[in-house]
Amino acid sequence: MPAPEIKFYNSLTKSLEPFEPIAPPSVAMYNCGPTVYDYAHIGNFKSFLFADVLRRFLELAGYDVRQVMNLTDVGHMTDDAVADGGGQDKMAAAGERLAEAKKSGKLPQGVDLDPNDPYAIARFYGDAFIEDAKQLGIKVASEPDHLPRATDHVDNMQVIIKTLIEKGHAYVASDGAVYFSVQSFPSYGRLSGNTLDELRGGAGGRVSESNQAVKRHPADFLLWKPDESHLMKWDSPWGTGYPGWHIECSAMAKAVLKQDIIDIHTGGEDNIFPHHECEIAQSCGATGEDSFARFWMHGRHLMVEGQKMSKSKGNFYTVRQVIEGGFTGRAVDPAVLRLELIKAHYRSNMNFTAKGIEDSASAVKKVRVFAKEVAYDPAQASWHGVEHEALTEFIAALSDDLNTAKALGVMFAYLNEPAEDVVVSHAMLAAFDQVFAVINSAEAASAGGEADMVQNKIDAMNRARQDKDWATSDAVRAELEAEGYEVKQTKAGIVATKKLA
RNA sequence: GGCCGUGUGCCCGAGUGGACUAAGGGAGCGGAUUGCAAAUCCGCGAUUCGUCGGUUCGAAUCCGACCACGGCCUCCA
Repeated sequence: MPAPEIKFYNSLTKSLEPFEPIAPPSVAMYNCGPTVYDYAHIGNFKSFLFADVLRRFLELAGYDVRQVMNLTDVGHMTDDAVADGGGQDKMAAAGERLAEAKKSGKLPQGVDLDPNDPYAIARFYGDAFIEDAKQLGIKVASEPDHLPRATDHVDNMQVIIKTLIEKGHAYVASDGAVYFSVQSFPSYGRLSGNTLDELRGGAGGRVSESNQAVKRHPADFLLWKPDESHLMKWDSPWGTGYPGWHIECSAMAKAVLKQDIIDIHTGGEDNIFPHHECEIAQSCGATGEDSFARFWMHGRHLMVEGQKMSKSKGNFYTVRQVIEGGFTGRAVDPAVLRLELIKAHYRSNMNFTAKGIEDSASAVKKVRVFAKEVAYDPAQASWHGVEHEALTEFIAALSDDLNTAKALGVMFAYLNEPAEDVVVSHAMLAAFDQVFAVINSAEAASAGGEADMVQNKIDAMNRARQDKDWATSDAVRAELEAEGYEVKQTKAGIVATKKLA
């Protein structure tokens, strides 16, 4: 397929740049993934879905994408007032929550885990994340080799730390901890637009005096912390302890993608500083290269009903809560949630609303109705080799810094045209769904008891209708609708389908 | 305070100097259809793009000021 010029907004240069991989058609992409000491929420998934859409689009454009998304299973600290190793380990906090849940019988069915075992906790939430991600159609969730866990790469982190010390980019301070020296890396601050002077000013009051005292510069950040008492600890040349929270991504990107410079690195906007700034310093400091990722792409944060998401406001939703109806009061098809989280441009502050969910449900339905009309079979269809003006426009829209909203418009405009050659329609749907992934092959089967309930009500309606007892028929129909079903009369009889949202 | 960014119909959201008589979706309204509905199909809807100026033959699109809103600045996707 003749790929148009692809342009992405690069956070590093704050400008739109033509995208050229280092070794086409291969693209090496690293996405900052979830921390696995709690369920990931819809804001997290906005970021992960952004990465998934990016990967899917690049594949549509003919690239061979190697995508890596890490699972952070080392517990970081809860207390930001002492950023370099204070407060409570988040994994330990998760253990306490789980122990509480276990005691009160609130653990999910069939789950029995030891709240004192951090690895079991990480496994539990890691599995939950993968399950959620698969439901939302995130491709990498089905590629276990591309979901590295930080605890499996502690040795790789130590290799980098050792190199950084040798090259003068890191030092062991008087408290025994290893810090990265930001002054040894002149371009520190380039990504975030910070300068060392500003960071020095901003450090006052937020970082504990005792920690600051041992560092050469207030912005120096932790690479290794010797701490025998820590919940998760590993032996190292600098004492038994744990790694700093930026080093894992530098280590895993290099280890799994097997190259020093990668093509794309993504994350949420909050990752820009300090996380990604520190990653660049570590990776480039160790490799000697002048870049770590050629493109840095960051998604904006998600708002919920016009407000910033936060636990204190109580507007903090996990994927499973939304799907099970905890947000709208009615079960939501995962494809609807997916579309809702990708329909706006990734660099806009999208507002997550109940109204938006309803809109997306109608949109998903529209696509599925069209697919059904042309007897689309995802297992048979392929976009490869198809040529159509709408496909060209579709790719052009996404080539423009991943403009999903415009691409969605192109898709619906095509769907409004009368379907010409069915083979072409199938190929077009395959192309659209390669990116949006909302069609799904199988319709979700209702649970056993529910299917019986539905059939009973349909039978009751039919009996009433035979007697022209419209009042009874309407009453039963209202019951079905109250259960979240859409009831329609067709030539073949009454059909009840579960609403998408 | 520093640095980013946003403001388009009832809602979401494209459009970044002339095919804009402003895409597409949702909601609404009118019609077809229906026992009534639902679903589906057809049709309608911004003389206007936060405000005020400026540049230009021409601006939602460029520039300036102002207003409003959001984000980041060592917990956070």
